[in-house]
This record gives sequence, structure tokens and C-alpha cells, in this order.
Amino acid sequence: MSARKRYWLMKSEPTDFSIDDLERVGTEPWTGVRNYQARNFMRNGMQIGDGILFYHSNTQVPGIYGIAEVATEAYPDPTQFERKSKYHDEKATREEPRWFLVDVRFVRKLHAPISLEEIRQQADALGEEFALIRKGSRLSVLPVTAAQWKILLGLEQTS
DNA sequence: GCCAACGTTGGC
DNA sequence: GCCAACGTTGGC
Repeated sequence: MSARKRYWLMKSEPTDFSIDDLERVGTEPWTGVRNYQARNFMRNGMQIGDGILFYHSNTQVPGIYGIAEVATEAYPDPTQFERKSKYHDEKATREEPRWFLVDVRFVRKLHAPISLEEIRQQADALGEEFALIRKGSRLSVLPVTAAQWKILLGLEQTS
């Protein structure tokens, strides 16, 4: 018995980890999320097989560059326990981990990226609750409705 | 590089 | 519980 598939958008700086990197490795643990809202989406919301829009931030043309999917249930982010990691959290213990992640699996690259600019032009259709273009929102993991998913991928040029 | 917006920390 | 200080995000 599986619940209905959900959709998400996950941001990454391509200099740190890009859609090409994901294609190369296939599956990647989404380490380093240190925001409670984003953590909660991964820990409480995500299910294996959910769709992910892979977004490049902090780059020449910010936007959606590929599709991925949730590959595992949520589990504790191992980097919180690693003293040498920049993601180390001294308040986290293995008995009571603070940060969770899922593994993300490559599905495909888009034929052409869907730029943030194009996405903004669909603001009315996407609705006010869409966190990507909500003023001031910087969430790196955010939910996407089935309707929004359809609108966004409808912007992909297929030629 | 700038800076607005936001989240977190810590003193009180 | 308040809030100033600080750090981070991320578009531009």
C-alpha cells in the first residue's frame, strides 16, 4: 500500500553539486540541510518514488535543470556526527539526531533549463503558496503540487 | 560584490 | 519571552 506520489523542488548550487554530478553518481545522499522546515519536508513528507525538480541556485541562470526522485526513506544525516565536516552539529547525538535526509536518484536532465525568470512569469498560475517565488523565501527543499509540477514541466522546450 | 530577507543564538 | 547581533541564502 503506497500513498499518492508527491512532488518537491530541491535547490543546489551547481558549483557544489549539479545535475551533471547527480547523473554521474546516480544516487546521492542529500547532506547538509540545516533548516528545520526543509528537514521536516524530507523527514515527514517524502516517500520513495516522489518526484523532484532539481534546481540550480547561485548561478548565471538560476532555474530547474533536471528531474530526480526520492530513493530512500528519511534517515539521519551522517555529516551531523562528523567532527571534521562543515555540517557537524555538536548538539546532535546518534540517539537523538537532529538532521535527516533522503537519497536522491537521477531521472533525467531537462532538454533546456526552465529559468527562474520563466517561472516568475507563471506566478499567477502557480499561486501565492509556491515557496520558490514567494517573497523572502529561501527554502532549499519545498513542496510542489501536482498542478504546479505540470505547469512547470509544461515550460520545458522539447525541441 | 552587494544587500534584503530570514533564521538562529544568546544575553538579559 | 524579547530582541540585538550575527550568519546565511540567493537573486541581481
